[in-house]
Amino acid sequence: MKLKEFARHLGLSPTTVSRALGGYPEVNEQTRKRVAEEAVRLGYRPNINAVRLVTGRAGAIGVVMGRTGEFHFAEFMSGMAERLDGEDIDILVSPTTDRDSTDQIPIYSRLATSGRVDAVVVHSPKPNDERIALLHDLGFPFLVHGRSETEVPHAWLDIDNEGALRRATSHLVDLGHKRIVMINGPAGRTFSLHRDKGYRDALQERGIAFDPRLVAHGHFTDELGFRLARSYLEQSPRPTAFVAGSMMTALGVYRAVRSRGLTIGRDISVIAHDDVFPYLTPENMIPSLSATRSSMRSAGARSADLVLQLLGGRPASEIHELWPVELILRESTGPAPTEAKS
Amino acid sequence: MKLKEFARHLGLSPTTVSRALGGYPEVNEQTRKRVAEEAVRLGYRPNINAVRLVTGRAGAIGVVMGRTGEFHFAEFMSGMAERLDGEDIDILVSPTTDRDSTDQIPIYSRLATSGRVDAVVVHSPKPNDERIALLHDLGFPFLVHGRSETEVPHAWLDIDNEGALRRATSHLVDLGHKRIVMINGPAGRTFSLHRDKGYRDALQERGIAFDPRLVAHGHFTDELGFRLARSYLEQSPRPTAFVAGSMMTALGVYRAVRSRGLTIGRDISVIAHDDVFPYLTPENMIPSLSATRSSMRSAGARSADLVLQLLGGRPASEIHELWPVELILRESTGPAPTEAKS
DNA sequence: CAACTTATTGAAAACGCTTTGGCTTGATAC
DNA sequence: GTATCAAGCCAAAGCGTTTTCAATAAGTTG
Repeated sequence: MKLKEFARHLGLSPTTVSRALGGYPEVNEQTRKRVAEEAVRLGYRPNINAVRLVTGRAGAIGVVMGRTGEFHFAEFMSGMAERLDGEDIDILVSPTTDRDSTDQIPIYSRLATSGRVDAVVVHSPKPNDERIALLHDLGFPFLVHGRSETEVPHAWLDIDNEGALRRATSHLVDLGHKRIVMINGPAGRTFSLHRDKGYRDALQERGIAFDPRLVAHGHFTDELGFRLARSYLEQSPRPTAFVAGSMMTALGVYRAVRSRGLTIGRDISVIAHDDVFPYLTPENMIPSLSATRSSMRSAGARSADLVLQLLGGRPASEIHELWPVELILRESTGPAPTEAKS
Repeated sequence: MKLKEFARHLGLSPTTVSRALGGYPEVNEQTRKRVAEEAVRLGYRPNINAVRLVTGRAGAIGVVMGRTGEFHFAEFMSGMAERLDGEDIDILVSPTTDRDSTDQIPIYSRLATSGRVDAVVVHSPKPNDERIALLHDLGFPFLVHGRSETEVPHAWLDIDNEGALRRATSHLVDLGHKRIVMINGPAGRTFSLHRDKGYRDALQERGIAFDPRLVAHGHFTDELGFRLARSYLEQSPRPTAFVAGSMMTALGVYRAVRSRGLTIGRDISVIAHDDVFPYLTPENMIPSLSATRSSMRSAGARSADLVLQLLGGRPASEIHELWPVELILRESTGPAPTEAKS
């Protein structure tokens, strides 16, 4: 059923029908009501592609999905989807094989100029991120999940990674730990740098010398957690605590500790960052895992919200949101063991 | 830059330019080449929404994403994205809060009639799935990831869940196990039923009585794996082997076994199904996990491929693809322990 | 009662492309 | 030399909306 047909059915012009449905003020309230009711009854819905053409709006938000098929990603998107439910705005997923943000430039460029989306979300930015520069230059609306340190103005939503790591590390230091390993995210990302900073500041505040060898970077896989933890545990003197960048990393760390015959929460303390996955929860680990927590899903939902505001005309320079991170203590953290034979 | 302008630039009519770019045969090869080159040079690209309107094609494939933010999902989609790279076809994600396929009907219905997508992918079908019936009735192209037992013809791509479980179970039986717990997926899904069947058939073949109490159903979370395994391990006589539906479930089972002071691969054997995640690999577990394996990412890639074929006119009734599943033995499986005191 | 508003509706012009149905031109066939 | 055909190109008609600009009817003002 097309507009013309539907309008004839109602004894009205396409103009009036369109306006009635679009919520324009110059339509008689009774007429509007009748149109709305009949639309439901007859199942009329405007052809989305005609609307897109004439309005120039795509009705979609783009996200670029790395090949890594990140598990974080699904949660974030799920949150976006939740918020966008009923908004008549879609989520468009663009693939990329490239991990490095520089190599992703063509994809963002294509996406921004394709007319398929009205805005994009940029993930895991670097302090000086080319994608942000690009999108800004193109004048294309975008929201950064995370932050960048660039001069280029950009709307962002981030969690307080620095604060999270400061608190986690401080807590460990307070428990008497001195050799605290941090297994951070990929080097070069702003969030990794923030975590680095939080970690270092906490040590410094408590008068503990920073040892660069105790910090490692890499992707959030259980394998990396395992390998790194395993090798750290072979050192002498060995570390007494680990801060893990993600739940997956923590899984690896747990295994490594156990495989060395050590006990978590007694010999070795562990704190991880938990993005809150429905299928893998720190409470259920054994021993339960102390964690800094911030819901990836909520971030996704709020991001969608902010993008909507951005599209509604709110200036990007006004959209800066920093979320606090909870530290939830469970069984995996305990007082540092008294100096052992290693 | 619009077509008209671009055409004027070339000294050609819009018609010819459109045809040249569209690869139609009635264009001089030299002309086509010139058009293609200039298009790149001047950066001309047809307005996607105008194309959509006039062709009636959306250039996108829809997927419905459950609130569960399934980790499988990201892998599958990532695979799709990989295949769709360069095809000028997008992936559209639609949200849903509803887990049950019946409740998802309105979402699929809206998606199919929205004009936003040319086809949809249906996940985890039930033997008699309403979504399949709906899409068929609407005459809307769709591919089922999994299978249904309905009369309604449908294109599908599935893995041999039955065979996988038959082999896994048979192997355990051959090792002397008699009380084998299966932690299956959600009840009612075809793949769960197939797994059930494979499990039961294997037992029957080997002359072991099927005990319904040894089979549990539920979502693929590590918590469920843990809870169920934990409670099974309290029974007497206790089971000597577990077949876990997913890697997450297996994590839970591992923990449960360990928390009871038992050793995996000796006291308790475990086989899980591995969808091949880049961040969580069975080889790295301790002990390494025996698993039936089938790449979710490859399934996604192939699914995208099949959808393209479907859109290209290949009849749905012709598209049935059943993938074999490997069984990879590692350290988590061993001979059944001789009857213990429990 | 004439002159203005105001409320409500329509006609028609975009939006930027694809595609149908011609129209040339030069070559081939008879 | 005329008839036929193929190759290559173009004009113009949509595709289904939204939105500008105008028109009409009804109410208000002086």
